[in-house]
Amino acid sequence: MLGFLSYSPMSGYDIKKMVEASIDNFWKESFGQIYPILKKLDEQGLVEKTADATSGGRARNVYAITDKGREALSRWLGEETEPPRIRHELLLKLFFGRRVDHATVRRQIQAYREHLERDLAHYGEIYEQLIADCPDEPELPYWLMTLRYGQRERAAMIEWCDETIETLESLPEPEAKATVGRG
Amino acid sequence: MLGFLSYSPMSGYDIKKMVEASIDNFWKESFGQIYPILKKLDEQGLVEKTADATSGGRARNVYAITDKGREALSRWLGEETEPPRIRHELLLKLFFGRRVDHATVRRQIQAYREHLERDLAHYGEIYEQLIADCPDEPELPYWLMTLRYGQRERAAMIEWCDETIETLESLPEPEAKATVGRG
DNA sequence: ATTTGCATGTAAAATGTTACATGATTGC
DNA sequence: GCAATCATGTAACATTTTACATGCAAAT
Repeated sequence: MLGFLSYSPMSGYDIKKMVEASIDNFWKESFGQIYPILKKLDEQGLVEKTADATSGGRARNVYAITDKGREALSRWLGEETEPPRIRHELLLKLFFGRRVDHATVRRQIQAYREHLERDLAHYGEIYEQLIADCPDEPELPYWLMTLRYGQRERAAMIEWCDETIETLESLPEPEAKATVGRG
Repeated sequence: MLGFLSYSPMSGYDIKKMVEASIDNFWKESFGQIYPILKKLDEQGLVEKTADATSGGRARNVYAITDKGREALSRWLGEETEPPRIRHELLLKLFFGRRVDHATVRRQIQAYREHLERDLAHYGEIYEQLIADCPDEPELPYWLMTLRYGQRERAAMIEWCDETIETLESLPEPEAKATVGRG
């Protein structure tokens, strides 16, 4: 939140849009989190709330980062970062894949692969557009580095999908006993 | 849970150990979840609880999967899988990386890279050991496929780290204004 | 003696998502 | 008039983690 406010003052609604437009790739925030956090940051003096009635629609509250907030932000940027803990349902299903036939497992991998492919196409578009739209933006290289992460990750995972489908095909079909009676 | 019980009947404690020994790579479960879930599965008739006092230590409850449970398991294995939603704190920090100096950002990437390297070494050991220890296990190929995922992912991310550090070094150092006074 | 490993469970806290309530303005 | 967009906030719910309470037995 402080990060986005360090670009320019904005409302909770604006932040939500920014999140969706920029870091959706690896981070999501819902209104259910944004508004309470904004309130807390205000209480801690890290941001300053200003009522803004000018624009269309309903009254909006615009938040600006304070010096104290800027300090907190750069402090956080230097703090140790824990690697993300993921829970990968597809891998869980693959792990127990011998309980069902190859077609079922294959379908799962294929669906995942298609999703990755869509991501990759999407990131490619964003990449080109960013470079075209704001070539002089000093933040741009940082944005692109996070995008490259998504691209490399998806590309590697597509390769894995292909390898996995191949491996699967070289394997004998498990005897049908999992769904029928005693294992 | 049903997946592990489909290998053989075991206790909640056993399941925890199995999770840590096999799918720790991409899935974690705490006792705080395991025991309540086991209770619920029992109520739904998907597992059968048996008191087992034989072994050393405290009394243990052993759970066995039922036919109904086996059905539920293979049904789940065929269900549509949603891609994992990650929240990658490192990327968030990198995205706002221009707020601090290169050394700080670089330190973050480097730390992540070291973590990835450790993972990769670890997975390599497990890979060799699995092949050595249970070469005739029919489940083995499935286990290895999930391991390969972790290996490919980490390898790709290490490449990204190197690329990112290089990119970072080609960038001009941001002027020190983030920490001092007005942005 | 004391640590370690086996073993089960609950409670509290933190985190996150979804749904709901409200309401003004703009464009069709 | 009606839908979409802008806009804020709360409440309910689901999920997950961490801490706590308990306690036996074997090894050090």
